[in-house]
Amino acid sequence: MSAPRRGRRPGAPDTRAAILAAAREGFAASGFSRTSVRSVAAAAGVDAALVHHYFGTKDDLFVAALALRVDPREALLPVVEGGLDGAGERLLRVFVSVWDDEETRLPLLAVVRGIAEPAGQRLLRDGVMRMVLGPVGEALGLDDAPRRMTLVASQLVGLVVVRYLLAVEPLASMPSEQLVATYAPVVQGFLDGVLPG
Amino acid sequence: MSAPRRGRRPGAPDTRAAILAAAREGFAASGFSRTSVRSVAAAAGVDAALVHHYFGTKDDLFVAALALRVDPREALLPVVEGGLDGAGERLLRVFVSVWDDEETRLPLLAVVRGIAEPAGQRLLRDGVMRMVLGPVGEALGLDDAPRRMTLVASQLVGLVVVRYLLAVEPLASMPSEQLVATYAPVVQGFLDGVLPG
DNA sequence: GATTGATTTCATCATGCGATGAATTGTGCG
DNA sequence: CGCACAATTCATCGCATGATGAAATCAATC
Repeated sequence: MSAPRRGRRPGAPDTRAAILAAAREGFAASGFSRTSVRSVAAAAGVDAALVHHYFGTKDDLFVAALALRVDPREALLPVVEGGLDGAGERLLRVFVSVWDDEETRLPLLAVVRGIAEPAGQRLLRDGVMRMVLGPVGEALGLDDAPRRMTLVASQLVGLVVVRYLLAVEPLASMPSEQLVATYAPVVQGFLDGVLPG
Repeated sequence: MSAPRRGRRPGAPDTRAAILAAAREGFAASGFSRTSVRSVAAAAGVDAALVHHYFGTKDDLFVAALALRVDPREALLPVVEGGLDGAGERLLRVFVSVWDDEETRLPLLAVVRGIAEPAGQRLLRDGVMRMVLGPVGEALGLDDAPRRMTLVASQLVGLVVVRYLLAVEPLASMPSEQLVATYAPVVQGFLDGVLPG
């Protein structure tokens, strides 16, 4: 019951990292607007002002919490390098491996949780869709690339929402191998199948 | 510039309906938590207290705004009655027709926008998934119905998010016929195709 | 024409939010 | 030791929110 005194703490606790971790969990669990600076501070066992002291505004904290050390373009390189054959399966493999790693899942969840907020929508539409999936479609040399990649995106978005965000069973607990095997044909069909119209 | 005086207004304006319409648009456009009672009141050209007077708490207003006159179970009857053959296409047809009608789209969008909020997640998982899609799978007599219906759900969720929520082109403007033709085979495959594992 | 009740706004409360600036306590360096 | 600086909390501001109760205005009934 040591009442938290004022001033600097004894020892060398990495409070900054603690705040960052708490922010990551909060944003991943509740999204941006429903995660308050105060709640992050509480989870880190710290006063709210300290969060601002380290990270500035709440937006700054958010982008700090988002920082992944995985460049999506780089991670997707093997997908496009292998050519169109089997691209669906390779894409899904990369996708699932990233999402099943907690380290990367938390920031991604935070982004996806912003799906209902204006800024989050822009991030998803312009950032993820246009700057990540778009180039993949171009690099694969697809005809009607925008349409095909949007279809692929809809498939992946559905997977993310149902498996990782809503956690609906049995999809949430399905082993990744089975997941890849289930979705790969569909994605491949969107990539090189015949499109109606 | 008639400063809104106090007291009852002249004429017989259906203010209650105006509030309800404003609420529907607000909730559909911004979701529950980001739509304030005050903003609804402003959109209806009315004081915030009046909203409470007519509808009680904000939660009450939300459920009032959600009331659809379409019972999902009923709308899905033709899907299950036709048997497994072509069920994917029929399901998609019902789905798209409901979502392309503005009357029904607004409430549905409001629900989907709650995808990031705890209460909304429960509604989607337990309400939509379990009470709507679940029975369809059972009625179709699917083997491994939970798995198949969850896969179908992931496909439909992805479609909803990309087309109606994020409005990513060219999916957002794709004619419904083309949409059905594109997705029907995939849904049908989830329903009666061979599942790995 | 007076009364009653429905409709509408005003004033206000309590709460939680993001943010800032001052004050306090510890660490490390000379 | 003493001094500068970093780390930390406290007190507070301004704002928006959901909600309530009283007052004012209009319509309808007797």
